[in-house]
Amino acid sequence: MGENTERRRARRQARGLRRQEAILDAAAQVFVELGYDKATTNMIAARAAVSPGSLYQFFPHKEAIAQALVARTIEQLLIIYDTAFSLEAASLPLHALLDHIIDPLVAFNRANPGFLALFVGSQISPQLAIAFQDLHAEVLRRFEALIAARAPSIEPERRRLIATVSHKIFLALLPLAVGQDVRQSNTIVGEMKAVLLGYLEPMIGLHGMDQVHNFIVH
Amino acid sequence: MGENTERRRARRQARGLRRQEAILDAAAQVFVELGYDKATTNMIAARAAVSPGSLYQFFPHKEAIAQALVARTIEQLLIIYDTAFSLEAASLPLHALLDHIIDPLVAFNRANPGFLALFVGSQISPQLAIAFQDLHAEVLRRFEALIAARAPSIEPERRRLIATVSHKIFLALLPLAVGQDVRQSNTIVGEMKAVLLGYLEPMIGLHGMDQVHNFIVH
Amino acid sequence: MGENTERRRARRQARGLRRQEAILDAAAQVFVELGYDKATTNMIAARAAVSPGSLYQFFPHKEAIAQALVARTIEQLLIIYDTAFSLEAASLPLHALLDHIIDPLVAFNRANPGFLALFVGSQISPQLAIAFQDLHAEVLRRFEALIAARAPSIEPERRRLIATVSHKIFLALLPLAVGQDVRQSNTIVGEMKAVLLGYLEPMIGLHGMDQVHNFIVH
Amino acid sequence: MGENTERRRARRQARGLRRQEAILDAAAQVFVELGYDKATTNMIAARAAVSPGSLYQFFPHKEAIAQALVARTIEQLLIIYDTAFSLEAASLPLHALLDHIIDPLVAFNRANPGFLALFVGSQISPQLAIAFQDLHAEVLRRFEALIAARAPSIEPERRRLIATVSHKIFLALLPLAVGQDVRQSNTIVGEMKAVLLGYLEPMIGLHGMDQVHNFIVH
DNA sequence: TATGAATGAGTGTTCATTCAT
DNA sequence: TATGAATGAACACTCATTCAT
Repeated sequence: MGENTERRRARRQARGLRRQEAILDAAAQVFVELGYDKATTNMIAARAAVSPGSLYQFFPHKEAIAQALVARTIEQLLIIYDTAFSLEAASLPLHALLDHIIDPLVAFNRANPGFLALFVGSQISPQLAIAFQDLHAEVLRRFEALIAARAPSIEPERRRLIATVSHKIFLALLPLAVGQDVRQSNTIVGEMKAVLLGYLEPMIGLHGMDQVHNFIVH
Repeated sequence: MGENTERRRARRQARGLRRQEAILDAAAQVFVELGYDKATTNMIAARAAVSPGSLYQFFPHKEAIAQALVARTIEQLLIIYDTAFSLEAASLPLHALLDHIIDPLVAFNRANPGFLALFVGSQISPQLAIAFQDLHAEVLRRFEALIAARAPSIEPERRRLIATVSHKIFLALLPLAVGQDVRQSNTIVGEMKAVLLGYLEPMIGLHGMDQVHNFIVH
Repeated sequence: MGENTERRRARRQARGLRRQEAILDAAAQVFVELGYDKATTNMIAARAAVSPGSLYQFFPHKEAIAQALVARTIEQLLIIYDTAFSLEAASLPLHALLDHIIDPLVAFNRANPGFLALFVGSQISPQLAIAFQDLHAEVLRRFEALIAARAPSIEPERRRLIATVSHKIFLALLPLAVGQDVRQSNTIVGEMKAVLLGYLEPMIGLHGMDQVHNFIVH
Repeated sequence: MGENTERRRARRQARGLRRQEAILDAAAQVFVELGYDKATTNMIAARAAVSPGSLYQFFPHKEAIAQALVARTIEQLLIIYDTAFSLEAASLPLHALLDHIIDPLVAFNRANPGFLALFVGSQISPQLAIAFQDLHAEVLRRFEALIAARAPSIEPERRRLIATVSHKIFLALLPLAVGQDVRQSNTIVGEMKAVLLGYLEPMIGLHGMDQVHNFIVH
């Protein structure tokens, strides 16, 4: 019987998670369509085929939905980062390295347009701004490690600068690279790589002489 | 008597304009602090030391305030554009040209932080989105003409691409270049120029052999 | 389970209707006391012991409340009309016919003072004015048919005139006939009948010779 | 010099009166067009070619405008009443008497549509309701005296009833009698007289035998 | 005295959040 | 635990009224 109870609870939890996911999916849609402010919680609930009351069983406020949405997406992003900035990749020629990093990230954002929408309208709240900063920091940490591995002579502060600028450039062109017109989007991705290649080549281009050093992100 | 009346009206109009400007300044502040949606019209009025009723004597609705704010700023920006992309500038060495374009724009945005805030959160309304698109188009038009003058062999479509990408990069780094820490901001500006130099040099670098062609924006 | 849900929904709907009625009752009171314009939606909500939000769950705007109030009353009125102007009544002696028509209408208006108030101050909106015109037209249609049945020789245009004038007289004396002082009210009703008898007797009095003709309102 | 000052004051007062009249005329127009509540004081001021501030020099509130408008019109009406209910008229045959009373009143209301509009929307305020009651009382007093003169045997209470009912009937048909379509309006006036003739003939018809008694309204 | 810009209390309405069922 | 009707604080906006000029 105790086993039965447990199984029941497990099933309940599973259903709870499914509902939570449904709400986040709905929220992503509505945020993309209307923006955070014009999206109403009742609208999100309706889109998720859930009552407003239920929505508030999972999320204490509207903003918590956005936060959870960001958190969920960040989690997935971090996995992609780990592959993109892996040790094996660090020693690739720069153009191949850029492919290795950029392509999966673009693909991910094509699949998750909601994230970008939230990212853009990040006026939403300090909380959310912090989440984005954290994500940014996570990218920077990995990127800096990559730079350190390929060009150990660059000072930490400059490393941070290069990483920041590269990331901002990536983010700036990302919306265009995620647009409807696939051909144009691909062109933009090409351009993005060209820009970064031009910017990074002199600094971490590995002109035949350097070795890639220990590349570990703690 | 008529003269007296006229003078009085002139003074009144002057005061009206001053109030309008005060409201726009207040709105800029509040929009920056809270974002468009969370800013309330009464809050803007209070910040401008004006009653809500007065605010509505100048602007028919909340959105009109944002629109006027954008319009005011765009007007000033266009003047800067005209100098930045002038005929004289077109034949400058690329690094000097970039200084010539970027420095005044950065200075302007340092002086008008509200504009950038509105620009970023432009989920506001179709109306405003169009205004920003128009501004963007205006930049592109000038930039494309510049490219055409320096490298006539580049095809129009590619010209547009280069201009778009350059502009996006500029916009992406602008917020960092406008930040509080002046030293860091200047570093960013330097980096911005480096990126664009690296990107544009191969295409419109004027490697000693080209002549700058007629550079007229219609 | 589905049955349970259904029953619950039924109960909910019932409560919803009760609330809607309560709001209309409250609105009737407030409209009578202050007139449409000075009545505030929050006031109506408070009087109905309901939150402003709830009020707007049932009615999309203030005017819709007045419209619903009118519609509700018109519906009831039309039922009374149907009895008052029935085929059986058409052949009654004129004085009995007037009793048959006037008495229930007066009784109804005594029970629904709000309607008269709305009717009087119908500056409210084109929408509502149309509703009242429609009601008026409905009365006229029935009245004209009655006249046609009792005096077929009267021309349609004149029929309409007689019906209109009779109705206006009825409406003019109705407020007095609905007043607090019952004795005086009854006196007024008597006078109302006397006036209409004096006006109509020569035209549709059935002076012994006429037959009542087919009296069908399409 | 004192004479000069006086003359100046006189001229000023004259101009003040002219402005006041202009405001009332404008108010009458606006009230007719929009009804009391939707009419704004600024609108009335503008229509009268006067500043809002000036308007408030003459009238302490919006309602005072309506009151003054009513008062002005009542004053004019009373003059008409005095002729209509004069001693000479009292002995006229009833149909001629009705012509004598009704025709100038209809003419007046055709010339002053604003008055009727206010009369209809007399939800406005207790103050205004009292003014209308007073006017009504004034009519009644005269009408009762007329009845007393023509039929002294009728008891005072019944006199009042007859007068009241007659007046209400008159008021009920008046809006139709003042309508745009002149032909139809005249038809209504004819019908109005017919109704009142039918109602009053049996009571104050002067069937050849009665003398008109002293008919003095104090 | 005349002006009309300025005022600010008050309105209709929305929507994040709660809670009886 | 799920529901969705109910809540009420808060917003954009209006307009009768005031007052500096």
